[in-house]
Amino acid sequence: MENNLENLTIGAFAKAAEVSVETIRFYQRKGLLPEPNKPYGSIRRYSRVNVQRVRFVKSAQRLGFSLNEISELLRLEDGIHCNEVSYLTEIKLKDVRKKLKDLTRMEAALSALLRACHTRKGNVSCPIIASLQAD
Amino acid sequence: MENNLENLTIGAFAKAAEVSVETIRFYQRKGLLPEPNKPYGSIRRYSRVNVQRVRFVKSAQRLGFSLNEISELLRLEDGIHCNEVSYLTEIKLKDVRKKLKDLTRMEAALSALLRACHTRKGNVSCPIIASLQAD
DNA sequence: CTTGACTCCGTACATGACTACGGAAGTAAT
DNA sequence: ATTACTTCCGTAGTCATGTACGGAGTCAAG
Repeated sequence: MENNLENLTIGAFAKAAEVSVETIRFYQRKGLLPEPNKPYGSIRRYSRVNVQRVRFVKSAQRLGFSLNEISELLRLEDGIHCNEVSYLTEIKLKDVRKKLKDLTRMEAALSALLRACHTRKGNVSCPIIASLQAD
Repeated sequence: MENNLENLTIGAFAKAAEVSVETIRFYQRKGLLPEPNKPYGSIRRYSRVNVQRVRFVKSAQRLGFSLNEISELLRLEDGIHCNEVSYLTEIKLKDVRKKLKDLTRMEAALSALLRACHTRKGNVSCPIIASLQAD
């Protein structure tokens, strides 16, 4: 067990996380990723465990979270005291549930459209705007 | 039935859609919104029906869609021929279903965190990164 | 028919999230 | 040791998505 956790160069790490080296460095500046110590006169080494952290960031972005919101979510992962956690979690949970509701409706609208498209051949349109209406 | 559909000034329209006038004009330039004709020597009037269109854009953005993707979704609403619709719809549907899956897992992680927080008082952390892993 | 608010339009500025660049220093294969 | 990649780090540029500004034209209340 000599070097098994902090063994990746930034290039290998970035490749494993499927982002560019520049993105890694950008996330470090933003505080989304820890920056490993630099051994004097050498280069930094990165731990595989943070690969998932980067992938999480990208996934959460696709769900409409900004980098600032994502860093709040990561604070939950990183574990802070319960009192702090509780309020933030409830906020995030509300947000997530609203997104879920909207997406569910969008899913229904799209699959209805697809069904319509398969049965009656011809012109169809999709009440997709309506799918996201009302609360 | 004199003026009941095309009766809003851009200011009133923007207010009804809860965005700024500039945003309306920006969306017109992007082709997300039609620009009503301008009566010679007068000002444009906007139809209430497009208020929902703007709200849809804002909702879809919160779900992680870019304006380009949203304009594709709006093409579905606007009704194009079935052959065109079908392929795009399947792509969007896949995308939406992936988002749904991820959000559902995030919801589970967050609500587990909240439960942990309420029962054991103390330090807790949340495997929220893990919630979005694997396909 | 003036006054204050609003519209029009073009252009410039701002913010978030990267992406590219360049020169010095580190590393790995031959 | 030389050569060819990488890393490091700071700074600058890019793209998407708005926001702000300014001057001329339009509207509507008094």
